[in-house]
Amino acid sequence: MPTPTRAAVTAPTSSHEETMSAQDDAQLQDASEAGEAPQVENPLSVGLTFAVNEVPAQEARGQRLHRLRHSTAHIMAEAVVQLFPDAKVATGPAIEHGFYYDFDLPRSLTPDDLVEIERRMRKIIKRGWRFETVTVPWAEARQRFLAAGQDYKLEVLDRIAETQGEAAAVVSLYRQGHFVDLCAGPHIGSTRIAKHFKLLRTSGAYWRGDATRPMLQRVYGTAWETEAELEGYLHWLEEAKKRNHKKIGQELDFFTFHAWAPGAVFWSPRGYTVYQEFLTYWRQSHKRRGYKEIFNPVLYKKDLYEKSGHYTHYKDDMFILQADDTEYCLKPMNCPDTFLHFISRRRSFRELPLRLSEGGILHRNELTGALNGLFRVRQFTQDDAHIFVAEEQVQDEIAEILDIVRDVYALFELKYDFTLSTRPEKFMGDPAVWTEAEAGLRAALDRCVGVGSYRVADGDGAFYGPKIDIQVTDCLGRKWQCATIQLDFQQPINFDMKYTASDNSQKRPIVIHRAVFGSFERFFGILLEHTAGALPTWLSPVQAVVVPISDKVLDYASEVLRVLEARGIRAEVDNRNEKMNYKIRQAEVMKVPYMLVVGAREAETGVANVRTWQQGARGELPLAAIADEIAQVIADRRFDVVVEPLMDFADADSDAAAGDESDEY
RNA sequence: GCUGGCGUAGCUCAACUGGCAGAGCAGCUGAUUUGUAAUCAGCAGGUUGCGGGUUCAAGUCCCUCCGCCAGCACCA
Repeated sequence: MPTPTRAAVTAPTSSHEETMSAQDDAQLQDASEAGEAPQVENPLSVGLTFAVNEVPAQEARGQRLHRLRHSTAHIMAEAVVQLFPDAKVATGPAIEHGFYYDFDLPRSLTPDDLVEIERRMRKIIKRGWRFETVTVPWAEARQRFLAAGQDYKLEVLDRIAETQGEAAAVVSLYRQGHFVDLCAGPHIGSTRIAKHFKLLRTSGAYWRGDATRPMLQRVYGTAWETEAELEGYLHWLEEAKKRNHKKIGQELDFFTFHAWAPGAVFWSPRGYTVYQEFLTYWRQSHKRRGYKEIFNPVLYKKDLYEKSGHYTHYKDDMFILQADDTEYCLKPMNCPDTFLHFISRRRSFRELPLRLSEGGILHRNELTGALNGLFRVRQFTQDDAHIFVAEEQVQDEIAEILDIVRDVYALFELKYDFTLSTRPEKFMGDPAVWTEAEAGLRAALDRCVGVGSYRVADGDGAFYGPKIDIQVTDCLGRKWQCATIQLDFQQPINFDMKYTASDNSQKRPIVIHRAVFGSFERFFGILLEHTAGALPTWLSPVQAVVVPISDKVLDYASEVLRVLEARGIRAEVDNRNEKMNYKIRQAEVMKVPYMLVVGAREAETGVANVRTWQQGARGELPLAAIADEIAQVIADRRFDVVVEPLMDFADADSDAAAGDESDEY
């Protein structure tokens, strides 16, 4: 342990502590009471004169949180180095809701280690070490980290030299306590500010995010300006855990998995009912908009995928099997076979835009570690469609698709935003064609969404074309990739697609690939987490349950059931030999939207006592009125559940976290 | 695929450092005939993920494989 030149200092008064923020921090740095650097120096900083780290008095919350979290990462690194003097430190940025730091350690960390690291962090924080900084020539920094055996920092230094050129002549070091790090900042003034934190988990993480590089140990933590915020965030984590769709899926008997079909869903009757409701809605809404549905094979000779490029660009993700000395592929996407349909006969300009949808069963050989409930499966169905258009129809057609996106997401009251993904490293075709396609999507986005109101993700496009991705945000503030719109100039060439134009010339169509739900599986998973399993009535597997108070009224209960079923309502009678309270509890637990309690009184007057999942007991209503109401809610596909936003901690840090992490080390 | 953890009844979980696998819920049978979130009693339920090893003795320790979970990487 380092010996400080001066005893560490009295903490600020306790009443002040809870609300201490970066503003206080800025004032604190001037106070002589802040802990100074220890006498026994880290070899990295021998002979250097550090200056007090300047913290602006006023700063946006996002910036302050970023500063705090990045500093907490440094404090954690100090604690880890205390425990493992031979540790090599990698990088430790602030991220959304927290921070992490990557280490190369002699052994794996255990949960007990986390407790010990946290304990040491609290000691460091209590000491109130100042964060200090110094600028040194690049070459000197390299010497120092070389001598210290900090290989990863050497790589970071090399990267700085590569990417920043002249600007890399000098680099900055930061120090707190005994820990010295190559770092661009920013940091807080004193470790004392960083008290509202918690370490969350450890995991492996590839150095530089590169699967070919060594795997380091990453420790994740969260840090906030107040204890209340920290608790709010931890509560949010608990809520997210409770809403896990795998848990809800089991509790509500929607689906199961089996080890013998990893990554494939076994739909239970209740879950499959919901699944089919999605499909029915999808079919109805698309038929209205001029889509035609096709249904193609699932197994193809590899020739198809050689033509489409999947065999070259997507082979690792495909299930390939051998039969009759021939390679067959389970289809991973609907596009190639839809193209076979398109070229199955001559096409006229009069057919365009030709909107062909297919809810085919897709198989993708996802890596075992990627599988995750309904979110990531190996067999799934996309609400897919491919639209063949003439060049001049592209803009209008994309506008039309964006309109569908709006419709569908409005149905579930989901918020969403857009990302334009451009040409990836592994791409097919002529870069000039790509540029044209990207410009087309950009123009459509500018027109329909607004200039500058969408994100651009360079290099995230599909191998055959750029795309617009739509992310939905659930009530826990998490974002999910669902809808996608891809513009494809390449496959029409691969498949030599043509149509006869009005002047009798042969023209090449452009293909738009699009999905709105994305995959039904994933969308269902998202909806389950968003609603915690309380689905809107139109999707509920059982929309109403009749609760007879005793078996003396079973006949009347059957009569009520008939009335409901006559209106197409999915209803059941709970005729088990149980008390009413038990049946109501069961219905509540299973999140049945409507419960109709019937006893002797109701039987006499031809009514039912209505209770809904959302509103509780509502009192007696005539059967016809109840049936009318339920039937109407279903027909409207009304989103008759209340989903409160659950992010009850002030989360102003997302933007800061989305910043360039590569600048932090 | 990589790192770490986990795998006991349909579900949720027990079983101290190796020493007779147990409970609640669900299920079945019976009693009870109920007024807005769990009626009572009884019964039944297991080659402890698969395979191997160590040991007098393995749910427990070791190894292979499978699956799941949290991340990483990949992605709808």
